Amino acid sequence: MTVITRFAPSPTGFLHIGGARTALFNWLYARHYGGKFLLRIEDTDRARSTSEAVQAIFDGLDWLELGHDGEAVFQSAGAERHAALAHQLLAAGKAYHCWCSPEELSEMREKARAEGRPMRYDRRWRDRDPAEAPPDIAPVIRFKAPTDGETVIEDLVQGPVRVANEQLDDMILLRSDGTPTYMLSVVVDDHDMQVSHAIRGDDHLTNAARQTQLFLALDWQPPQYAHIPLIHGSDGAKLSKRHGALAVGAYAQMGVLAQAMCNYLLRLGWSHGDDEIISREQAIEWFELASIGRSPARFDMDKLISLNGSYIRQAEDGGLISLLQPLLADLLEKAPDEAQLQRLEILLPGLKPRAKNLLEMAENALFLFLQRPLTLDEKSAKLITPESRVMMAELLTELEALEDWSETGLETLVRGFADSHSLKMGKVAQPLRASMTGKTISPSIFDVMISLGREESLGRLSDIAAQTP
RNA sequence: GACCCCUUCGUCUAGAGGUUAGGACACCACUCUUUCAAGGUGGAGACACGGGUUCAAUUCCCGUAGGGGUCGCCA
Repeated sequence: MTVITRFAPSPTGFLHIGGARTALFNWLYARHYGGKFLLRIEDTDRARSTSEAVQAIFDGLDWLELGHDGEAVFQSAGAERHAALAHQLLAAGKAYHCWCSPEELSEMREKARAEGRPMRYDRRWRDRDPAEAPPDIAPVIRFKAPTDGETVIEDLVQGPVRVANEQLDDMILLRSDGTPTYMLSVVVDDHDMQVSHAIRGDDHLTNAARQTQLFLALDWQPPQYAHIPLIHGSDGAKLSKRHGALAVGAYAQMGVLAQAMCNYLLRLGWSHGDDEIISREQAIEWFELASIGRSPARFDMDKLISLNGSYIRQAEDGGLISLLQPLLADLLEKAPDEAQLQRLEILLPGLKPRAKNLLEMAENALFLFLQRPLTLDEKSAKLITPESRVMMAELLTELEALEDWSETGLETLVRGFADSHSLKMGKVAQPLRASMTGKTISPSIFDVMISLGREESLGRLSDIAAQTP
């Protein structure tokens, strides 16, 4: 059997990390078995669906590099077929008209709640004579669900889950305006798209029982279900706006790499022994539903960021530079030129281990792009004293005579300079760093000077040394 | 409230009857060192509780407690 999975978000909000993980798991499962990964936009609630949200879903999946097979399916496009099936069920006696108004239903629920009874539809129109229908109300079509026995879902993550059929109510298939509900549409679409495995959040677990009954009523085979636990906020509560940035795009903007995001999401609820850093290829090879945990996981920003740092360190220079360019252009308010980019490329190995996200990295690299003379920040300005100016002036003279502008050349010279003045390296390196970067923190000062190049380095140093009072 | 699911360090997790209960993040020390990181070494830190089953339970079963989810003409 060919494995066909699908990601079926509703475009009523942005793609959040829970949805992203669901997409990732479906994608990995399909890839692992050489199957297909389909995308279906569940827009049957046309009032709440927006094209911005649809775009956000596409963008999010794009960023995570979770491409789908074939064209994305818009659920609303199948409305006619969905409605036809509802009428077919009606004709077969497996569904019925219900003339309850929304007001009547909420009254019913209120009363049930007050009396401590289950808040389900009481099936009042199931066996009632349609002749009694009120003339002013357009009816809905409800599913005539079995009232006894039980429905068992052989869930690939949760194991067998048994639900007594009396717990399930007669769900609405077709609204009073004739449009199909989600419950009907998923069943029809999963069947039509030949979905073999439905991997989704476990908030759908009870829906799986309802949907299974619908599949049976239609004489169809339900897909295999795998309900994965939800992701919670750091406080253990359901993930919500309170927890801050939730759309995957927000993480991208924070300078998180897509690979880090995927790796983090993968490890949230899934594991492969003690492995932590897992490449896309390994993930495809190792992924299986059996190793998904059954308990909900909390979102931990620290771990995401730590993972991000590790992916930044591993990242290829070229890719990093192209990700950094727009950020730098933003900070500089103009695009960096070739020569400046050259400096960035040279310093990249020194920059990588010092940044946890791309934004931080761009900020750390910013000094490379600044025009002389540099404005020193508060801390580094304090390092420039009358004494250190004199020292920098002397050092400048020695550096000007240096022929070997390399790490060893520079280090030998500066160390020798410090020794001959009976100074610790730090005493010399810090003012030097301030002169080169305008900051007290940077990659190795020698790497910085190499990246800046001889001319710029000497220029920056003379800017400081020349100010001797 | 009813039904369903869950419970190993603070967090993510390994474990699938007998382990000094392992790893990662965070934390603390030390180390490296021109700053800051990164790296290296070490440390502290967990089987929710109560009953069973068993020679032996973190592991199997049943309760309790706690957490989560679902009960829409939303998806």
